[in-house]
Formats: sequence, structure tokens, C-alpha cells
Amino acid sequence: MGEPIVAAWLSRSSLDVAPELIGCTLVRRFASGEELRGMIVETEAYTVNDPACHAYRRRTARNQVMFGPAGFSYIYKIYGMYHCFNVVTDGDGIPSAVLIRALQVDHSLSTAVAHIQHQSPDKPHRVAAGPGKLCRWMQIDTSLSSTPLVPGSPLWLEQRSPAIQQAFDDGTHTLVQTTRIGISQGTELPWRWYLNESPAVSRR
DNA sequence: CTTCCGATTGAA
DNA sequence: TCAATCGGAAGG
Repeated sequence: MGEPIVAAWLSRSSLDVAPELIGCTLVRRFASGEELRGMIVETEAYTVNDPACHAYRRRTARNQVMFGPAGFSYIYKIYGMYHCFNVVTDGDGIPSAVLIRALQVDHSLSTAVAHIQHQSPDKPHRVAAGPGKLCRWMQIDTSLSSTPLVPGSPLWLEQRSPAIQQAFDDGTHTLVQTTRIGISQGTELPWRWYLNESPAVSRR
């Protein structure tokens, strides 16, 4: 277990938070007490005055949580069959979020039940290599939207471990910054980041 | 109300 | 390259 990420740390521009979330851990906790973990290896930032942001046009029932304070989940259904998980960032009244696009899973930490529940055609290291895939693997759906990201909740975040931070510091881990995927507006904005050394990045 | 289409994925 | 599949958002 790492140090929990608190709302204050997320209360900054999504453009600052998104790259810093790489190497951090997303934790999914079930009512049974079972937990699934994955290291974040790919993120995208969405912010104000960003035509690709769901909150660009107006406040709606779906995107309202993005208008509130940082530290909550924003989860939506896409293409009628997948879900996407976001972390709400920045101050109250500033709609912005970071889309978590891929997790690197350490299968030695996964429990037997978790293995049974995720039947995926992919190789094990790719089970969470994409925003829709990570939600499928962690069993995340819209019922978990607007959840506070704090320990003991169904979802929370943990800071980079000392070992991971060291890997960034000594250059073993490097970040790639590029343009976002799957959008039709704001395509020129370089607001996607991924861990170059990870095999779990959705797309390069 | 009706129409359109998407912050995706996996198969052809 | 393209279909699956459906809820939210836009348009009339």
C-alpha cells in the first residue's frame, strides 16, 4: 500500500496532474474487501475551454461532477458497451479531469477471484491496456461515478512508490507527451502522456 | 420527440 | 477498414 493521493494534490490543473499520475496506482476495492491494483501508465488531460472536454458546452447530469471539487471519480459509458474512468481535478467550479487510459497490472498481486472474473482474449499484461479495458478488468461502471477517491472507498489513488520515483529520477522511466486519442476536436493539443517503458500502453 | 454520435475495442 | 451497441446531448 502506498501513500494515498489526497484531494489537495489533485486540486491543480489537469495539465499538471496528468503527467504526475503516471507511475501512481489505482486501487479498486470491493465490498468483500478484495482489492485490485494497477499502475497508471497512460493519461489524458481534459480542461476548461477544451473542445474535447465533456464539460465544454454546458453542465449536464452526466458531467456535473467535473464542475465540483477535485478528488472525485467521473465515469461515463461510451459506445454503448465500455466505460471510461476519470479523476476530477482543479478547483471547485473549474470543470476538468484526467482520463486514466491504461494500467500496468502486477499479476502476482491479483487474487484468484480476480483472475476468474476477467476473461480477456489479451495477454495478461494487456488486460488493462486501454480506458475501456481497465474499467472492464476493475469492474468499474457509472454507478461508481462521483465517488470520493479516498482509501476504503471503492476507488482511490496512491502516490508513486519510492522505487518507482527513483526510476523516474534516474531516467529508467521516461514520459512521452503526445496528442490525445479518439477525439474529433482539440486533436492538436499534446495532452496525452504515457510511460515509454510500459507494455501496457494502449497505443503508440 | 427524433436524430446523431462518441475520451473504444476487436475482428475482418 | 468496420461493426457492435446505447445513453447522452443536440436539434427540431
